[in-house]
Amino acid sequence: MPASTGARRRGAVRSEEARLAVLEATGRLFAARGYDHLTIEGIAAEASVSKQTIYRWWSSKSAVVADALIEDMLLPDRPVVPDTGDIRADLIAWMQDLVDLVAQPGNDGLVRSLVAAACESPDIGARLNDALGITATVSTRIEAAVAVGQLPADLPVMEFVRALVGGFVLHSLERTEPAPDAAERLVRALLH
Amino acid sequence: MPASTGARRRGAVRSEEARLAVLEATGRLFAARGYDHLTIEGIAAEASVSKQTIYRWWSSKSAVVADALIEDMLLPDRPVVPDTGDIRADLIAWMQDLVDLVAQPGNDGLVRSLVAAACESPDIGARLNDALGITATVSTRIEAAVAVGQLPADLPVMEFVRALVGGFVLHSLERTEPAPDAAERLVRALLH
DNA sequence: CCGGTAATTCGCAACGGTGCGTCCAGTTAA
DNA sequence: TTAACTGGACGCACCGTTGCGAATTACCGG
Repeated sequence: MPASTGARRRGAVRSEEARLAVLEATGRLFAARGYDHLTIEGIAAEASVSKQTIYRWWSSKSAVVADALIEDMLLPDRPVVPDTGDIRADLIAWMQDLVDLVAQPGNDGLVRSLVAAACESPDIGARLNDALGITATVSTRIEAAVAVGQLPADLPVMEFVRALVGGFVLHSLERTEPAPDAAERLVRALLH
Repeated sequence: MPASTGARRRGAVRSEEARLAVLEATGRLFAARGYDHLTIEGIAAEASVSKQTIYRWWSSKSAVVADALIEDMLLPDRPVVPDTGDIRADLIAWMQDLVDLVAQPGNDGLVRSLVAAACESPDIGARLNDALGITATVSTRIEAAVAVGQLPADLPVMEFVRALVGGFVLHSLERTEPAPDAAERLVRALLH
C-alpha cells in the first residue's frame, strides 16, 4: 500500500482495463445466471483475464460483486420516486416501476440474486438499501412528505423505507405472479 | 396405484429412521454452520446415512431443507403474538421477541440462512412467511384488530404482514446492531 | 542521458482439496 | 422377489494457491 507520501511504488501499474473487464463481466453474468451460479473462474473467462488477476485484487466472489454494485454494473436504471405532491400516489408509482422492472424478461431473478449476495456478504448487505435506490430517492421523498405534514413528524423514516422495500423483497422471494394492484396494496398497507 | 386394498408393495419399505436422521442432522448443521455451508455429504455423514439414501428421496439440498423446515427442525420455538387488546403493544412485544431470538448467541446467522435458502428454492421462499410465524399468529392477530376497529377495514393484511416481516429481514441483512428501540420503531413506522 | 536492476503487474498452467451427482456391488428387510 | 439400505468409486466443476516467463515501470549508478 504505497499511500500518500514518501514510499513510492515501483513496477508495473494496475491495469484499469482488466479491472473494468472484470466488473463488467460480473455484471453480465450476474444478470444472465444469477448470483449463485457466479464463479470466479467464470468471471475470469468472461472477462478474458487470468484467475490470479482477480484473486490479487479481490478476496472473494462477494467482494467482486460488492465492487460491481458500487460501480453500478449490476442493476439497470433504477426507478426514481416522482414528486407530484401526493406522497401516496408517488410511492405507488415508484413501487409499480419496481414491480415492472423485475417483471421484465431478463430480470426475474435479479432481486433474489441481490438478496442472496446480501446474505453472504455484510458489505453487500449494507448496500442493499442503496442498491434499490433508497437513500438516493425514497427516503428524501418521505422526508419531504413529513415536512409538509402529509406524514407524521415522528415517523421513523428509515424503518418505514425498510418496511416498504422489505415487503417488496419478500414478495419477490415468494415467486408468485404479482397481482395487478400489488404495488398499490403494499403502499396502502403502510399508508392507511 | 398402490391403492386401498389388494395391490401390495413388494420389497423393503422406506426407513423412517433414516428419514428422520437426515432431517434432524440437517437441522443441527443448519443451526451450527448456516445454509451455505450445508452440504449433502455433510448431512449424510452427520446422519450416519449413505449419500445415495438422500439422493433417492430428495432432489437437492434445498429440497431437504424445505422438508426440514416443514417438520420444524430448523427454527427454535417461534414467538407468539400476544393479544392484550392493544394491537400496537402486541406487535411491538412480538417483534421484540423476534429481535431477542436472533440476538441469542447461536442464532445470529439464522435469518440470513433462511433467506438464503429462500433465494435458492421457490418451495422455501413460499414458506418463509410461515416459518417466521406469519399465518399462524400474526395475520390472525391483525385480523382481530381489524374486526374491533383498531385497524381500518380495508387494510391489506397480507401486505401489512409482509412489510412488517420484510422490515425485520432487511434489518437482519444489514448486520447492524439493532437499536434498543428497533422493534418499537419498526412497528411505529407501520402504525402511525 | 543511458542502461541495469529491482519491483510489480499480467497471462498461462498446474496443484491438491472439496463437494457434486451418478453408478455399481453387496447386504438387509418386507 | 423386490426394493431400500451401506459403502465405495467415478468424472466433473470450482476452489484458492503456487510457480513460471514476459511485460511494464521506477530507481540508481555510470
